[in-house]
Amino acid sequence: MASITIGEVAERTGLSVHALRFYEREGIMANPVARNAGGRRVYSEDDIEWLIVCTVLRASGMPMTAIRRYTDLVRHGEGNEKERLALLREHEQRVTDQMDQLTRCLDLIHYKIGVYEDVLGTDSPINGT
Amino acid sequence: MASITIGEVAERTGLSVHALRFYEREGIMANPVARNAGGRRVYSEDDIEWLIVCTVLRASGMPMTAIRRYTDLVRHGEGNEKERLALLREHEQRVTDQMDQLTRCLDLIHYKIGVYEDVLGTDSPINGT
DNA sequence: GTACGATCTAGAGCCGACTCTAGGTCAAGT
DNA sequence: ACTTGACCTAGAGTCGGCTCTAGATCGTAC
Repeated sequence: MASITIGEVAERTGLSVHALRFYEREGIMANPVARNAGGRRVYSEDDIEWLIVCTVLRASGMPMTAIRRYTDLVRHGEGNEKERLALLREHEQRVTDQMDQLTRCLDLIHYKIGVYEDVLGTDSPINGT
Repeated sequence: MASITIGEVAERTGLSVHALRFYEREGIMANPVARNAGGRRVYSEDDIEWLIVCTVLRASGMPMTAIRRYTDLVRHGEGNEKERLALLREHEQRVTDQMDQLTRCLDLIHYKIGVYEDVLGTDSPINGT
């Protein structure tokens, strides 16, 4: 199990080196990142897995503050499963709300695409919007 | 057709009065907003419809710059349908990409919710993450 | 005619989430 | 020994998208 550097983690997670240091400062690592003798970060596979979870949550619009609260709960250990569940359900709601909005937007786009395709196809422009 | 004030538009679109003035400054009104004798904005029903389209696009993550480009095309009149179509297709891609990510996130959330429900249901905590 | 709330403009401020800089230290190759 | 590049910390800067402020004007109700 070779020591994993921050650069490798950046490659594997798609996060920038800067973002990784930022995330650590912000307290969203479930376990403190180890250091080698020279003071450099040494990541574990678990750290990477956690970071991947975080990237999925972030990409779905979970705010840093919520991720930090969740991280705090995980770091604090067993016994707070109810709170974790509540945070997850809260985000589930955010995600489904977003999906609804995206669906509404896709409907609009498809409608408008249809209009423009007709216009272009028939060479008879009708509608200005 | 009573003159519609900015406050009424705010109520009807869900945008703030500040945001409405900001949008206008940023050039994302398809038609210039009219003014009354005292210099106050007078919106039309068309303006409101356009703003509603904009809110749908914004809510689905279309950047202001893209909305502005689209607005410019619409304002410029017929003959640029191909470009409008291209912008819409570009955003369609953004939207479907987002949906994929949201779906991935929902899978993760549902998995984790399942884990925590089991933990809480059986009173036998197993997994710390 | 006066009070008061809605509106006006121009411009500053804010927030989230990074991103970058400065000024160093560490480690691997030659 | 020296070069080079990845890494370190602390803190400043950036960007998008609003949001708020100041100071003035408008317009309706009394």
